[in-house]
Amino acid sequence: MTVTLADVAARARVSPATVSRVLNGNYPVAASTRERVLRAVDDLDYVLNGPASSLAAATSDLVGILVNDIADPFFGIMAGAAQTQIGGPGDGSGRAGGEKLAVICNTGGSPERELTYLTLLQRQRAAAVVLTGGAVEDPAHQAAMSAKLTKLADAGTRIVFCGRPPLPEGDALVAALAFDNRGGGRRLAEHLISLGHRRIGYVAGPPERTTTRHRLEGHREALRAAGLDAAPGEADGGPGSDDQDRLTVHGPYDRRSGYEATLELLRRAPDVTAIVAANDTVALGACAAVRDQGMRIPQDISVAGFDDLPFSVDAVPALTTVRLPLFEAGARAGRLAMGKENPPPGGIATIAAELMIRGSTAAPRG
Amino acid sequence: MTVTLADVAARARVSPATVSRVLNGNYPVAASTRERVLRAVDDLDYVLNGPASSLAAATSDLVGILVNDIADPFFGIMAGAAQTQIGGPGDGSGRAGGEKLAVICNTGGSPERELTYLTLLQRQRAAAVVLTGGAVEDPAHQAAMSAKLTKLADAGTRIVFCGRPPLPEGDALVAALAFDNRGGGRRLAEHLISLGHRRIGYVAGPPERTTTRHRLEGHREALRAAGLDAAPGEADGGPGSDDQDRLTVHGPYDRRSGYEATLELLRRAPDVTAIVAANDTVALGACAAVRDQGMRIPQDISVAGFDDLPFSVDAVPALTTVRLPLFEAGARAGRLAMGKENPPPGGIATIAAELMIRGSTAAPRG
DNA sequence: CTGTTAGCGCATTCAG
DNA sequence: CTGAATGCGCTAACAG
Repeated sequence: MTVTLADVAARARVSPATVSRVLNGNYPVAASTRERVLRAVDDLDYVLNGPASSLAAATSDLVGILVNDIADPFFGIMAGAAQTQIGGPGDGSGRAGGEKLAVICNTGGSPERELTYLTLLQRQRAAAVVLTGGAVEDPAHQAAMSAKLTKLADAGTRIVFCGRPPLPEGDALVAALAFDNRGGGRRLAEHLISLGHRRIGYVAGPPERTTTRHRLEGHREALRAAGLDAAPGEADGGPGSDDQDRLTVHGPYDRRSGYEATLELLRRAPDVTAIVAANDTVALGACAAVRDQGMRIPQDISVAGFDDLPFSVDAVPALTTVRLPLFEAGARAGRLAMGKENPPPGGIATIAAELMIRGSTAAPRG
Repeated sequence: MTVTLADVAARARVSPATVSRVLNGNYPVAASTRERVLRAVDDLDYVLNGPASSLAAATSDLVGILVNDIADPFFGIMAGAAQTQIGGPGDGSGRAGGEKLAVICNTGGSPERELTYLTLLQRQRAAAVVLTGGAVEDPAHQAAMSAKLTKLADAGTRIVFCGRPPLPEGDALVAALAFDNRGGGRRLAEHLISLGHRRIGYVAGPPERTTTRHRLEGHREALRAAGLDAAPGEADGGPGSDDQDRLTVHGPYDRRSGYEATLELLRRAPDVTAIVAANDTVALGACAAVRDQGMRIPQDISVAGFDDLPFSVDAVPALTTVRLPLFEAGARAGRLAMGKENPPPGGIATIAAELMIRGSTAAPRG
């Protein structure tokens, strides 16, 4: 019923090995022979059996891209960019040739799913795995991840981090592209401080994620440097002082969280003059909440985001945010996964975050 | 080096066949034996060899989800929803068990890539394929798709369309979930007409896509019903009359296209009082263009979108649009792909599109 | 440059 | 309920 390599060989009057060689193209074959084989392939409408070939070769052409939330363009952009470097034609060849099958796996932010996908990919003997976005900092999970990744790497799977800091133990086996979340958070806070803001609310992401922590740390660094980390009246000023904690609300990275956290913030501290959101999506929710409270942006209150997603420039007023080169980073991760590009020195590269000052931030009223 | 089923068998003191049976769980095995095997699996940290098992069983646990543009939440939401029904744990089992590997493939809207991904998936003997979003209407491509899908179906791959109309030839082998784009487009135009708009610009998507055509057809249906399809002064009134063509600009489904097309529309017909965009992303660009021309929304000009993506409600003013139940549709497609749900009668279900009237549309000035 | 020979690791018959 | 034997379709040495 189903046509095999042997059938093609018979029709082309060559040995199966030869057919395999022209198909994989990694071995010299006479042009005329190749022609004949290719014709037979077309005539018979032959499609390679992936599992069989992976079994024999002990490696597959699958590349996995893990994302936390594919409905979020933050991940969509990176994943799409990575795929441009990995899968599909672009190699120019019309026929499906030496392409890898780049494949996106949506973990939904769940550590267990992340591990499960890794196992599934390991089962498939994936050629490479790209992990995008912040990691969960639970020690048990980190250990499990580290063990799993080591095993994958040992089996020949290339591992690339994109927008995620390297593992604490620093496996030498991965190439990591890390965003400068801390620096971005710091510069954004500095911008607000320089405008004259003194009471700044912060809508943070889930506490256990590296992205959340780094952005928040950068934010507080700037506050501390400006002497704004102590509550008015007290002077302890330790990092994470009570007042700063009161000005910070954690929640998921979504619009709704931004909305609710902002209401909460406004309730807790009606004197805030600016709100920094964990990312642009959250910032959108924050803007809605601010407006629903009858306040104007930026006259009554400034709002800022992080990531500079495409819609941020279209917000009204346009959102001040920190731009992350998501597409470029994703593409580079894809190239690293393909071995088209050498890993950065030390295995880790930090990707700059650029402050984008737009209409949603201004000097505080009064 | 790498541990195989035989190793597990040896350690559990059973035959390889028995190990295979407990792993696949589709055959009676004594509880005590199962215990022993499972322990051996854990002890040895055994991971099934996917290719080997797929080769032997002539089917794999891969499910492909094809999308046109994964950076667009329209697709991200559907794909993510489908994955919740297919991959990862949720089956409750902690260990990676009977899960399928749900995998998203980004075609970038290119017909060739679509075909290539299908071939790649065919190679892998995918268990199912979900195709999302509008199709390209080029006859040659449609024929190629039809042929390819038939072959996949013959090989036992389940085919599901999600947000895409069934193929013209109507292969009985696919289940299709089609959005009511035409009805949505019609109701949106009716809404504007009832507000009093007579000159309505339309920023359409790429002309060759079904989604574009259906939305536009619905739009024009409503115009025609209201007697608005003829140019002022002439009376031929045939469908697609010159005037309507002048009020329509095609472009890709992105923000920039919305921006530029709107400028063009405003130049061609300064008297338009409303602009309908092909989707919400395009509408955002349209809003920006309108504002950059110094006009207010909706006082000077109304703007509407399509899809009701999460950010649309946060636009200022909130965007009038047509809501598509993307998550629900994606989840249902996932279930169909898994065979968890029966296909709709006739193989095709039409999914309703709901008009969402918000602040970006109002009666025209004057 | 091309053919021959062996498995790759597992799911299945079929016996027991 | 369990074990032994067979082959899935292909690639990778190794010869020629």
